[in-house]
Amino acid sequence: MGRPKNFNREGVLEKALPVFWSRGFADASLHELEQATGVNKSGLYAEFEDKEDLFVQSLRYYLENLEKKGLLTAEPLGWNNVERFLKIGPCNLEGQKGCFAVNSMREFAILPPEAVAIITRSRSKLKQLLAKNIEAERPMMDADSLAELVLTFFTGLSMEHNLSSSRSSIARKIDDLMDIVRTL
Amino acid sequence: MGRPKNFNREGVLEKALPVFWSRGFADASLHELEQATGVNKSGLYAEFEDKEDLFVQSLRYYLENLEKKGLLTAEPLGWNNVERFLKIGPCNLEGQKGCFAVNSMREFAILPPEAVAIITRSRSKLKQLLAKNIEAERPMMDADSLAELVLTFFTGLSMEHNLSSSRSSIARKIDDLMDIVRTL
DNA sequence: AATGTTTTGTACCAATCGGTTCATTAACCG
DNA sequence: CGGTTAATGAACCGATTGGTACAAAACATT
Repeated sequence: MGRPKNFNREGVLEKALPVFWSRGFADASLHELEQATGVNKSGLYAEFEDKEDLFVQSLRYYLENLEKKGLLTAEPLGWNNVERFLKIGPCNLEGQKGCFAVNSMREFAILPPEAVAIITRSRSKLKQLLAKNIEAERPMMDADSLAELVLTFFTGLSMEHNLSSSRSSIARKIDDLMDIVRTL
Repeated sequence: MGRPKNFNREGVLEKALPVFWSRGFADASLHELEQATGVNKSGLYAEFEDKEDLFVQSLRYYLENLEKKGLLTAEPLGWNNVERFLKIGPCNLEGQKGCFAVNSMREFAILPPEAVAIITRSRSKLKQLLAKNIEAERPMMDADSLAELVLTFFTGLSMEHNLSSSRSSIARKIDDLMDIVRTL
């Protein structure tokens, strides 16, 4: 059988993710990734093709875990889901700031094409989920258009997590937005 | 007197900016900057302290040129200024996408502190300008809160310029937003 | 315990990173 | 034209980059 490895794929992704999250793809060095995961290059390159692959898998892991939370699929659909999504969406893991996928949009020029595709697809699905929740509230305004506005707001909110604004001011801002959209 | 140099500071910044803009700070190499500016390392390091300095000066140059446009200071103050700001703010130079300052927020962890300070200050001023324009329209809602919402929306909008969404859909989204805020 | 298998750690690789040094070249002034 | 001054290009620097090769070490099986 041979020697058993003392790490599992998911554990590596869980520890590699924060590195990519906070440093980005270009500035996350193999050295950092070794330290964070506790697996050295030999192990990493045995498990993953290269740095790009590790990044893509980390991204997958991130989005899957986010989906599992079901922030936008809980019944009953409606504004409450949207509000919860805005509030706990952009900071769901171990003190990381913002949204990993949104952060990565900055690096599209140098990201593996697969990563770009994953993020694009994820945003598209997100928009649909938002639209369904909004639709359920039967607003005056077109649900799809409103969903796009909310997604853009979410994107901005995620970016602003990168600067040291207080958590309370962010919460207040979300409340302000929700007050508005509930009337539309 | 000696030999005159065949480049001027502003010309360098103008050509270095797109490199930092599209590649970010970490992934913009000295080699790229040499090629783009037409000035080699000798010249660059004679004019600027280091890469960080060149980045900071490029950022300054960017924000100054943006201010010169006076998107939010044109009289009369009001929603029209806000709308113009959203529409032509995030794509003001040579086919670049999004907003350079917003893009850079992703890299705060590795940016020179001065760059962080500049961007933070710029956003603060932007918020004030937005608030003044909103105040002029005497909305029902608190102008400062509304200004924050618009700034967040602008941030998200700038990020979304990085993905290949059609310009018309962005314009439509801005129209939708303006329709809403004008009623508040 | 011997064997076979697999995972480790280490050394190594070329390429590139930001940055410096210095000799060469070009322009101006007298 | 000659001398001074300053800008240029190229060679060079150590450190780090992502990535590979390989021998040593640790386990499971017989």
